[in-house]
Amino acid sequence: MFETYTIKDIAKALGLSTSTVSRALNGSHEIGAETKRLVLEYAEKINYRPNPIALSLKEQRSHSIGVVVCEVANNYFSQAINGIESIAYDRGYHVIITQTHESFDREKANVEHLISRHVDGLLVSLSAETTDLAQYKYLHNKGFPIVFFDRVAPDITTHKVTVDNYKGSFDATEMLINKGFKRIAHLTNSYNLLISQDRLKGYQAALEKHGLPFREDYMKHCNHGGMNHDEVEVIIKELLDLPERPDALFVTADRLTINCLQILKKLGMRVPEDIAIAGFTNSDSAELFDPPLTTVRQPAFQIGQIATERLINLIESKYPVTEFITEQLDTELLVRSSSDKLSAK
Amino acid sequence: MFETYTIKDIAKALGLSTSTVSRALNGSHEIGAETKRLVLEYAEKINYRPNPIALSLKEQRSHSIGVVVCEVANNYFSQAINGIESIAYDRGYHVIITQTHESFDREKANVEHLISRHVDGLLVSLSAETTDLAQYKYLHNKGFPIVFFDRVAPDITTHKVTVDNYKGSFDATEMLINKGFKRIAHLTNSYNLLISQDRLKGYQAALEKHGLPFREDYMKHCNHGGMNHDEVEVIIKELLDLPERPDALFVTADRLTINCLQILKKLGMRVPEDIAIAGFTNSDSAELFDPPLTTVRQPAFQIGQIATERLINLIESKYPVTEFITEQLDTELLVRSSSDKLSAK
DNA sequence: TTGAAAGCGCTAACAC
DNA sequence: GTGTTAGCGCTTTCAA
Repeated sequence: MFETYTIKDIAKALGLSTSTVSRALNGSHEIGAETKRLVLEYAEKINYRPNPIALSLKEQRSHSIGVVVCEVANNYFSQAINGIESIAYDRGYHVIITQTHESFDREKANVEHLISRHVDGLLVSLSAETTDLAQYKYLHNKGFPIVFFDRVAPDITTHKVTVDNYKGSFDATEMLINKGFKRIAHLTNSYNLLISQDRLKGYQAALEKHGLPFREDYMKHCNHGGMNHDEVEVIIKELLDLPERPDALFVTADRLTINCLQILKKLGMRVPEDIAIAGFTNSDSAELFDPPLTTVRQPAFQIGQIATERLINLIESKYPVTEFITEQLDTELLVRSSSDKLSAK
Repeated sequence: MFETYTIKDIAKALGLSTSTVSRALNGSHEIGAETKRLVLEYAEKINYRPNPIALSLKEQRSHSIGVVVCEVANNYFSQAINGIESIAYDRGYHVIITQTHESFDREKANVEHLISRHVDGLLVSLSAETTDLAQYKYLHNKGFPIVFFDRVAPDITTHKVTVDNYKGSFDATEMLINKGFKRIAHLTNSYNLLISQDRLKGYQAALEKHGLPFREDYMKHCNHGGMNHDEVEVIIKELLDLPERPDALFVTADRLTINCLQILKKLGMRVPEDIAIAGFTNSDSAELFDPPLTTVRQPAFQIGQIATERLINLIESKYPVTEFITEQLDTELLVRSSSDKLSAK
């Protein structure tokens, strides 16, 4: 299994030329049936495996795809990577994962690194800091295959896979309103991210539909996506210190949601008595929380799969692709008691 | 950034030979200072990046390491992968992640795949099903670099990085005993895994030290590591149906711990009133659970880092390595109220 | 139907 | 100090 036989070895053993062996192995038709059988048999016997590096050099392709995410240790992204890996594996691609830790500089370096490693395409979810899309535009204009997922780039026309963030956010907000909450604060990721903007819009639309005012002071961004715990704590305190304290909190980022709960707990706030909570998260244990957490859940695995399918199709396309799809999957709203309206105060 | 210049391009542009360019680029001393400057300047200008594939072919190394884990979407492993990635990135290696989903067949296929892809080394955490270590032995005997982490292979002498599972388990069990629990059941992963055996031993030793009997019927294995939810449910029910129902449950696997809680909740069991719980998990939200969960936490990130350091050292070693280290880091016992002894029944 | 040879990008042994 | 060349493993013309 580990010996590294080459076609040269086969050729020598069988008294053939390397090109004949190559042809036999690749099922070419310009070869004698008997020779072919001989070669295939022998190759099978010694368990010959073509050297993928040599192939890559020849084909000018690496059979690997680069992935750019903020963090692997994140419910959403680890599930998405699972999906990415499942498709990539089936289609014969390596997956090279890089993490930005929400830093634009790190993201830029990662992309450069992946490109210099000659990945065949890129699967990108932008960092919270990223506003400069120059490198992606540059690559995309050169025809380099890129697919964005989750945190997609606003003005680059390529395949994109997300959920319907507007709707997911609208539905959750409306649910809170229907429960009787009137002062719903909104805590979201960096405004740079399109998903944050969409989630904000969904939130606003729900308020408007139900005749509730949109209040600037109820609207908070965390520019580091919850990587910076202190930043979140300051924000939460600001919200709690408002003269008209919010009666519910709608959080639209995975890590942020968990952070919020930790901070509220630390501050001794009761959920949902003092403040109700609903949040985006893909945590598998949200139902185990105290109280069970109302969540908007994304089909992360499936998103990873679809994005990877699209990317590989792009890579393997014989012709330049000009038609790009933006796909929006549905979120799932799981209503639990963290968003109950309790009269007690 | 994306143009793919070669040393040939540089050579042509500067009227030099490719070898001269190569020498200049590689800081060889047998080269004129002026020529070197010229080459470096030009290379910088066009943003030359050596083709790693060509290098790999030449060096017979791929600068990539293969990772075998059961699942990415797992608190422990996603954190470990974070650590792996951080070191690999710094030292110029790709990380290729594969998942076994706790299946031996899948594990075998993954290893074969990685080997055929010519990874330079392997970072392995065995699947719950694995008992046959033939392929690893084979590779290891050939001098192929392998480092095991977490679920290490019993009789292969190479670097291994784990926690002190015996101690982690002993301490947690002793804590339960000190709290006043007398009938402590033990739920662990497949017996195939050395970590399961070590954790079992720690549990047994703590019982013995405190004069409590070890009862076979309090000892349960989940052979699929919690991948199979129904398997866990059956086992939990068996425990709860025992004439002398356990008063505490000590679970020693990440996914299993979460599963248990879900099942107990579903069955309407109160924790810790009906049954107390302590478990191995690296979940970041254990303190948010209802009740807050007592956990044994592993330094997963650090384990990933150390294992990767070791592996790369092995790969880059000039001489065959014969001295191997088995490193055991400390676990952290976080006592929370899921393991409180409440007199109420 | 098969073989010889070039070439993918790079390094290094060997000339000069 | 610099150029020439072979070779890493493979595919693919071009000849035979």
